[in-house]
Amino acid sequence: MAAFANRNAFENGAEPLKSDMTFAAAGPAATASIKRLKTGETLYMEGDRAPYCYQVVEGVMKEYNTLADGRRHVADFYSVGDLFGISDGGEHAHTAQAITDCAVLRHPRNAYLRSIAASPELSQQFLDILMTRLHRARQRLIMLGRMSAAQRVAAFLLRLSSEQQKTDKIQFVMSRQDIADHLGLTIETVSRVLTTFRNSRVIEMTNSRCFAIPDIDRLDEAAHGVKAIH
Amino acid sequence: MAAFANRNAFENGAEPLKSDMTFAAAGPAATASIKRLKTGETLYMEGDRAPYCYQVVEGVMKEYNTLADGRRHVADFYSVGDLFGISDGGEHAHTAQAITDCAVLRHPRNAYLRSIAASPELSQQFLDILMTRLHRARQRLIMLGRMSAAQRVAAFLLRLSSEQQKTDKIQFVMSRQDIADHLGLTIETVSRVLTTFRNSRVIEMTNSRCFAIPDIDRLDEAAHGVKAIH
DNA sequence: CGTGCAATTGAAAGTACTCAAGCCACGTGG
DNA sequence: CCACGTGGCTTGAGTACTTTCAATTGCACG
Repeated sequence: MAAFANRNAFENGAEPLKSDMTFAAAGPAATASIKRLKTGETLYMEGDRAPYCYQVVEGVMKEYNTLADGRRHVADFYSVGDLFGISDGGEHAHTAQAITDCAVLRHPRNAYLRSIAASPELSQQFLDILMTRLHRARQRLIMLGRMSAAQRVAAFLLRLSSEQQKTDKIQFVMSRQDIADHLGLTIETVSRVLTTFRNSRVIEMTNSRCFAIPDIDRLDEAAHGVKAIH
Repeated sequence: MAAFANRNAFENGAEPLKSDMTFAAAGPAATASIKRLKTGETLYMEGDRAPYCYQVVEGVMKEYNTLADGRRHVADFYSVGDLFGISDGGEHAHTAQAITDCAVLRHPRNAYLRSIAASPELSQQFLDILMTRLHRARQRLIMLGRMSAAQRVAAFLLRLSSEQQKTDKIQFVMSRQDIADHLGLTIETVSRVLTTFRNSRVIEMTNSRCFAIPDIDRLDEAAHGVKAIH
């Protein structure tokens, strides 16, 4: 989540996220172990007992839910430094899967939380992370509840852009299906919006997994709904 | 939030919420003061400095955002025992308004958070509250991203039912506009769905602010998308 | 140079929205 | 006591946007 924080696509858009990385350094790493995952590999499933929580060291992870009718909802993407699996109580609320080859730090859950609670400073940092994440979830509620397909995709492109801290040669690390499931859309709609953006030169695409933003302000406007793109 | 917790409209639906009330008793109440609000009165506005955080003692509050185009998004409703305004950093992320006549406990923010951080036990409880709230926000993301209008309204009715812990004579404390803005719909759509439910006897309505659930399982099915209501 | 998966495109259908009118309860004032 | 106005809710008709279903294209890999 850290890397997605620099630019915010909402007018309510708030402070830049503090990278969870900071927390990593301060956190109790002694009891943690490294686990490596291949692309597509599942770390845990929704409903699994949750003895550990995790932190991305390398690669990109996603957390998702599978609905009764088989559709999926991608709760979030996590890149280097981000904590995940923390807000789950006794069992995991999502399924976690590697989008790329990954390495994750595995913290024994109870010991980890206890050691955080024991230190006022760590507690404060951890609270900040949770509050920020709650804030971000609520931003996303506005997005899913009120924004058009074009606005959602535009906001997502901006997030990717800030994640990779550039406006050219930005990679889609995740599939169209992942994007659609994250934005509450279908792959077809995502594809059509991207085509529209491409035709109106709001973005340039070298291939289906790589794009550039020639004029970030126009994309910003598209995300904010200031001006629709045709 | 406490009172909404008994029944969960999602299959991912997780554990019942612990009432924030528990926390109230344990919390540092010495420095807190009571503030009373009339129906419709605003406690604070989005962007205001946030020197306090609050807890509902009486009545129902709502928090909402106003979007650039004037539409609103109701982040959540809070009833007796619920904490709110906590996840905001230096300034409030939402506007808080009284839906009914209210009384709220006002905690000086920094002192409050410090005293929480100082006690491992309080820290743990506070973390639980935040995690639960994050979890709920993510449930709502699924709702807004993937559920139909009928499913959203059904889930909301179930929430009201569990809040008031009964299936007959349940009150809508909030307006249709508030409901619509909470569910990412329009008042017309909310109204139409209620009419459909009424016609198919999934609910009974004595007047526009009062309803009953004769068969809660049918409403459950409607919320889960097992069977559509016509 | 096929094979297979991912992404794109097209056409048709459906759902929720917009705009507009009507209804109803309630409070005010003649 | 009743006419009137107001605000909240409901209903209707038409529209716009997204989805669904069905091909088709593009690209990586054997």
